[in-house]
Amino acid sequence: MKILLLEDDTVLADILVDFLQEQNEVQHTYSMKEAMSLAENSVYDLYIFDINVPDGDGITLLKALRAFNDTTPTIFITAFHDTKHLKAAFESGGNDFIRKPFELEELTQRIENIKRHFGLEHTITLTPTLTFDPKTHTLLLQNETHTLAQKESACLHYLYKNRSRVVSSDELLQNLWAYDETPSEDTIRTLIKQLRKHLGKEHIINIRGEGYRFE
Amino acid sequence: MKILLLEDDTVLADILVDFLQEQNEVQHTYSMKEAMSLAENSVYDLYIFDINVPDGDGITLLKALRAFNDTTPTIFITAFHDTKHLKAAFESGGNDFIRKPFELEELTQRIENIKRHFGLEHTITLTPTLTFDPKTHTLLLQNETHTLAQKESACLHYLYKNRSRVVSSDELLQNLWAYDETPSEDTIRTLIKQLRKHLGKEHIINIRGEGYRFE
DNA sequence: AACTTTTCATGATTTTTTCATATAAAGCTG
DNA sequence: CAGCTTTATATGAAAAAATCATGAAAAGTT
Repeated sequence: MKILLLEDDTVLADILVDFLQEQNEVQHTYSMKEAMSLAENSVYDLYIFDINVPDGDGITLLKALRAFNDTTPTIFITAFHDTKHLKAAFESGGNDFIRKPFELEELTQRIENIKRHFGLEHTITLTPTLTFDPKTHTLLLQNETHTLAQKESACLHYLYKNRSRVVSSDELLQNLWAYDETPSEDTIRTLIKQLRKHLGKEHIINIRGEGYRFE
Repeated sequence: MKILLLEDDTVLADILVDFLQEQNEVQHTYSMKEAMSLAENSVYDLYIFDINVPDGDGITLLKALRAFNDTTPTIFITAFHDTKHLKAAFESGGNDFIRKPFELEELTQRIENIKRHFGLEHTITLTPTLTFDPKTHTLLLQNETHTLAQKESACLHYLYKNRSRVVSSDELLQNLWAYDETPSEDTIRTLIKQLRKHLGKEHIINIRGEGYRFE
């Protein structure tokens, strides 16, 4: 995972970088402005923002990024113990909130939780008996293994990541294909059909006139 | 929102029930076994489980529920301050974790966060036993779910948003259809008929000569 | 050649609309 | 106020339209 860390406390920052680097690629900065330009010029899997930094605060930063449709999952860490900052942090688009001091294990668990939620794991547990590896396009169902085609895998992954809502055929076309390569809606139907053949019908439900939802 | 609360500390339980009841329908129990049967016999939007209760623990409970493909979002609250329980809670399928003592505002914010993540922010509580999700066209009535057609859903949503007044058939035609696509008033009558079939007759009342009102 | 992706034709299903008829409410009249 | 008329609403059935599922075949890739 590629992580952008904004933290001005040098002691904590060193600890966090060391710790996170074991499993991830970490980019660290002390300044909000630099964090902004880093986020604009590169894609990250996770942001970890301190709220209070010398040249601004993580909340303002995230608001700006979210305004540009950046949906990267974000964890705030802060020394503030009031609920005002908690509220502001969530309302700016934050996905979790940790107060200092915290144990590294707590950060680990909350990162894992975010990964599960945003479909960033190596092997995604779709149901207790069904796992999916988006890297290798592999579905593990009981003891049988299905290898999905590229589009099938991409579609399943997209539906899973957006499982909290209904995804329209148009949205799938826009996100799974390049600009001028988008095929007709018929393709989506066959894609869904193929996926259901692998997964079982019950997992991809259609909301007539709206689209599909993973469940 | 329909919430199932498992909490054996009577003082805290009373506070939580009072607080949550302002905005939600809350079912409260002291025992894991009862929570299990409640969860099996009814559909909830959110679980709030204490980890340590007399006849078991919330983590075991959630594991059991998740094994049955119950994906209801879950917040754990606990007096334990170690990370072992934190880890176990997330790994059992929990979605957030709050340590006691906590401010009610923190719970509120974390519930709101969960609602955003699970696409529950727009679910409407029509009556204590009736919730409606306009995004998925879903009606949750006790433990049965009805999926509404597009027009049915749009009509119910419009009537609900204007529940303080009477809405005429003309107004519905103007607002639920495009310019040149407006059908006859007969359509409104059948639409209302279908809706009442889902909701029960008592919720959409007719004021002769004026129109319809949701209540 | 094998597999994946896309299109197309067809059939099934659901939704939307119309229509005929039944029921109910309000007004009118003697 | 009983009986009649008028008008609005409710209901069931059926036609029309829209949407989706599916199998097969064509086109494209590796």
